[in-house]
Amino acid sequence: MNIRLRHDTIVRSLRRTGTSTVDALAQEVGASRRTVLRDICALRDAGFVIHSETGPGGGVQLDPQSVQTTARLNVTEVFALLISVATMRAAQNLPFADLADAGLAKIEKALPSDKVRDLRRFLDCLHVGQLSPLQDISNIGPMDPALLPTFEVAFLEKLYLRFQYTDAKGAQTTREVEPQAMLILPPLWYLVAWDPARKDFRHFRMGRISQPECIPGKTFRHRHVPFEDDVCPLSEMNGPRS
Amino acid sequence: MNIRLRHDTIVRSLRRTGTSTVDALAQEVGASRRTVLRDICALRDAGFVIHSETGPGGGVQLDPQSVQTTARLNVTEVFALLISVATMRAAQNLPFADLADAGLAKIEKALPSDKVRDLRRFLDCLHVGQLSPLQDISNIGPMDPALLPTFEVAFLEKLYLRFQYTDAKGAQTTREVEPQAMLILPPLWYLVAWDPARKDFRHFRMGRISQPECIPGKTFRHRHVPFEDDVCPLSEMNGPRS
DNA sequence: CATATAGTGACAAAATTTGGCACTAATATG
DNA sequence: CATATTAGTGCCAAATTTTGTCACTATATG
Repeated sequence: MNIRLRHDTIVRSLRRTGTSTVDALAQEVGASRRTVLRDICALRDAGFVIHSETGPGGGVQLDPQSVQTTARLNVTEVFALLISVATMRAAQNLPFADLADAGLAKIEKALPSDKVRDLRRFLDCLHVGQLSPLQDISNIGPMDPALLPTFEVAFLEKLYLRFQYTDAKGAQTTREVEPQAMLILPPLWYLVAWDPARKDFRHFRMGRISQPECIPGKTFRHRHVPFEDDVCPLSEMNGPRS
Repeated sequence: MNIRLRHDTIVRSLRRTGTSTVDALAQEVGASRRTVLRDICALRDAGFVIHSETGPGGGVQLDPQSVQTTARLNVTEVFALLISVATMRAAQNLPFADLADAGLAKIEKALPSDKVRDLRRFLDCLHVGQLSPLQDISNIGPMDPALLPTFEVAFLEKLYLRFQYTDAKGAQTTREVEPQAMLILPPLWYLVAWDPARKDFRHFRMGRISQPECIPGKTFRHRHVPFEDDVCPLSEMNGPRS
């Protein structure tokens, strides 16, 4: 059963009053005692911790820390949160990384089940290299956030990605690739993708990608990306080679 | 109406097929055409963008970017995400701060309505000072994340907070205060609170707080915290004074 | 023991959702 | 233009789910 409006009212009332009897709750909510008991049951099933005590002076009590909230996020927003937290975690600069992780795990759980594995793998593939001091990251110019949704759809839906790429020599080509990972080596971002035309993994510098678009209907199966020297030495990634 | 299991099936099917007719969807989902149309209506109401075209070769098509996911987060997790993003935003080190903000705005919207204002105000009060390079933040030792849930409940529920405080001279006192804000001046964290016993705002260094606990039932009304010199000059915050 | 409280099971009443049907509107095709 | 195909709407009865009522058990307090 879903958590509905009345459940929310019950939770709010319990948060306010601390302890309350079921009868009082029923009266406040405008439902029967039986229904409130059923709702409490549903809330417990949903993970809310509700203590209860029988006898005079007893009642039900909500553990405030167990209160959950439902948020409706679109994939882009989930993605942004993921990147925020992943970057933070990689940089190990907050003691809250674990907590944030727990929150993200729940977001993942709420995603269509067949997407979770991909998302998790994507996160695993989101390598954050040695961070420069924050000041350097702030002018991250080369990565245009407006392009993000396209990449994100491609990753989550496993769709081929087509884009214009200008290589280090200025030559422009059209690519159709299987996006595999994003590599963040601040302040530069890279797309790691399998290029079927060249039968090889390639690293594309984000700032050199333009007009990215998903190819509708053309999906691929994820591969594991080996970050090994024979693909492209990471040490060269910040250099002129892309 | 809530987004239920069947809606999810429809969304997944649409994401996979790209375009589909209502009849095909109905067959796949195992419901009548009428019901599927009703579901599509509900999804649109919920913000999903579903294009449709009449006539032969027509059908319905889901805009993948509009796909939303419901996440159930407890307050601690929301809090952790908030802090992550707030810190990131303050440091302006990611181009995604706005996106993440949008996601958090939705999370806030899903919170019990009477808590949103407080939460927003809390975020406003979450001052992040001049950030040191990340390396310095990583040894943030003085702030014990295990204490976070207590603070967070106190903030969200507007409960008095009782704790042991060891001041700079080593003297230990028990405090009962109204938590007003958290101030982050990496690598140090401060609790800004109104101390009714002293009728004044005080700044408590997080690392000097021990055994914090909410005082159940004892709530306060939020005040605006003036970060002005007459309370405690920010310039002195990193010094011995607390 | 009497009272107050949480919690359960069963069943009918009430409310909501679903399916079927007839219909309109739009668009492509011959 | 006629026809077929598709989205979408309004209505109503059938199907399903939720709710309320009642009788009940269990536990704690005085």
